[in-house]
Amino acid sequence: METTKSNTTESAILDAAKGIFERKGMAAARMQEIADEAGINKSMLHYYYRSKQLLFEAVFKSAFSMLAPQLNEIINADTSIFEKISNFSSNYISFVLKHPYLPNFIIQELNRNPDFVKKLVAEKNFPNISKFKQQVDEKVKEGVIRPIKAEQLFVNIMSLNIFPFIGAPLLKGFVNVNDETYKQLMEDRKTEVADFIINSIKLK
Amino acid sequence: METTKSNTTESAILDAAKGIFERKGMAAARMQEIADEAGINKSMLHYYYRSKQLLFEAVFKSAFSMLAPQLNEIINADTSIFEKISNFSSNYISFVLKHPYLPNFIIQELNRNPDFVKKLVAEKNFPNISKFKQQVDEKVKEGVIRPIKAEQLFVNIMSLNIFPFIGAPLLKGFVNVNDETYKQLMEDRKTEVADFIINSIKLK
DNA sequence: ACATTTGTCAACCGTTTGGTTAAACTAAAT
DNA sequence: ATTTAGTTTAACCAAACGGTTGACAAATGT
Repeated sequence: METTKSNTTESAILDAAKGIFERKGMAAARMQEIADEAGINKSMLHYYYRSKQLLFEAVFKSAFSMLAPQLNEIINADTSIFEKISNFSSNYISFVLKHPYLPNFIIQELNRNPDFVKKLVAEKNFPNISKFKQQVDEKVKEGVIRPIKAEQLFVNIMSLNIFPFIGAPLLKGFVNVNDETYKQLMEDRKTEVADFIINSIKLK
Repeated sequence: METTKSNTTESAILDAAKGIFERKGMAAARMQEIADEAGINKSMLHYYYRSKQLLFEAVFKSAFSMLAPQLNEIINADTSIFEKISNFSSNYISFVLKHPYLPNFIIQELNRNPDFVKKLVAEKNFPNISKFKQQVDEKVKEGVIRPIKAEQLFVNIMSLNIFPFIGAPLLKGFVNVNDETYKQLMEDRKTEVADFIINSIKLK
């Protein structure tokens, strides 16, 4: 079956490209290096993915689609705000501990090429916080949580979960701990982050 | 005076390099482009800063030294924890609104080259949170603030202040607002962030 | 069995890149 | 007036880069 053969090579390329692109970024990545890591000839990259740009886009889409479901969790689940925050923080941190280069890769390339976001937003699966906003506004009105704009709360949730990984090299320096200790700090954040947020917004 | 001449050219190069490096990153930056933006010949770059690597390091150091003072503010000031958090958030956000590419540049290059941090930590002006930690531990013991590890609190402060800028392209998409509205959200955060943190940790 | 498509590779190509060189220009110092 | 040191330029270079070509092998279809 041709699909078997081509599938293995094609996915070997994608895996290798993922590794290189995520670690080095689009500009610093080398086609030869990707080919070496995939254990194939450089021509194969162009055979399966015409150009560096297209290979990159395939990697980016694949990476982004791994994160989108996590976000829909917090936005569209039929649970209380507090549960959403707890579940998302725990799930997201567990996920990123397994894919440490992913968040930085996405953020980085989005900053490098802002028009890219427009393409993503246009796609159907792109998360939208309107439902979350509605829920927050409602709970504020009910006096369950402190007055806060849903947008600001959302930005806070994202910041507290994502930045500790993106800023890890810097934070490790400031806090002055080794890699192992820092990883333990991240483990602790699976519950720490939600507690911190809920303490801030919850009215007794 | 020859120093005048060289000074203007040298600083013109540094300014141009700053702009290009911060927007594109080390790998994607081109020496020719920097020369064009500085309005001089490409050879001048090598005349004043031997290599791309050295020019980059000069830019990075310059950028980093713009942020270090801000951090020492929160770490070593002789003020209450609450004041530190308020002052830092307000100052930092004001600063970054004027230099939007800076945080992303630093975080990005630090991720690309983790050994770089070690060099920075070794320098005398590199911030260290030991004093902040002492203060937090004390206030926890006194029952002024909720029990929290100083490291976690520090990571939270950094995250809430820095990430909204680094993750701006992504967050703009999620929150679904235009650039102007997003900037207003950032303005609001000058007080919003500190309120959010203090609400979380302060015991009435 | 034969023809056609698909997959793979080594060698090659044109361009771009960081970096060099040597000469020209400037202006202060002798 | 000549030297000297610093500054600037155009032309050049080797290496690295993304991408192409053509030959060949392995499947696949008829």
